[in-house]
Amino acid sequence: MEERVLYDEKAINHLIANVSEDELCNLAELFKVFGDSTRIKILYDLFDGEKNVTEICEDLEMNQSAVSHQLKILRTSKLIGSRRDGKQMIYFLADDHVKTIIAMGKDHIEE
Amino acid sequence: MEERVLYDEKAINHLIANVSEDELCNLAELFKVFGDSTRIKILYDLFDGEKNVTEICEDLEMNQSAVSHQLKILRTSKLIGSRRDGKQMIYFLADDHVKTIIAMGKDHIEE
DNA sequence: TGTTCATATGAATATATTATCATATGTTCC
DNA sequence: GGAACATATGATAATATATTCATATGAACA
Repeated sequence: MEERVLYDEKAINHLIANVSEDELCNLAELFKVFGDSTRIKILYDLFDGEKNVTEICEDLEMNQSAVSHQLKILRTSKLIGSRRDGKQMIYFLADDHVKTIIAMGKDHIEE
Repeated sequence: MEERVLYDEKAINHLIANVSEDELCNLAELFKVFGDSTRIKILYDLFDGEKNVTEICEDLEMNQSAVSHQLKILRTSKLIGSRRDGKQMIYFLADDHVKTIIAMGKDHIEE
């Protein structure tokens, strides 16, 4: 009773055709962002919906400075977006790729 | 005329439901492996099909030791497999997740 | 068995990265 | 304007990581 992610093989192959060396380096930079437990926990935390910095700190049980530093990296990579709400900054997932990429990773690990 | 990867949202959501802290750390470890330009280039090189170490070194224009060190990390993460053929070791992609994960990354970057 | 080719590995160095601490910035409200 | 709260940021120190060099292992074959 296995659940499998379905994907369009043709679209996948089209996407990964002729990737330049530069693009591969950019890809590595992107995956590097996913490759830190604090950042992945932040992303996963935001799967619930948008949150402010204090909430994220509480969820992760980490200090505010460490979280803010990582939020900046996530923002720079456009994996999350932010908006101000009074004194607070609200963070949210930028798009569905984040979920998909993490799901693919989980799928790989589960084997 | 945009080409989009299709994926099954329900399957994705099922996969990412209730991921434990430990599993998130394992995911970070996995993505860390993708997060290095040498390793990503090796993986992409293997999209062509299986290759021996010397071929990979030539393709990447990198010295053998550096490549072997990274091959070991890729092997340990089960992203590639290997078999011996006489004096040579042949490396190949372990499964389709690698292509899918890289395609998702590319899809994200392209926006 | 000794030589050559192919690959792996250990140690060392150089570089990158993360968390922490201290402090700065920005917002609200009195 | 000043205090209090929320967040960001710079510098530092500790740790992790990648490449290189030297060398070891392993297979083939004379």
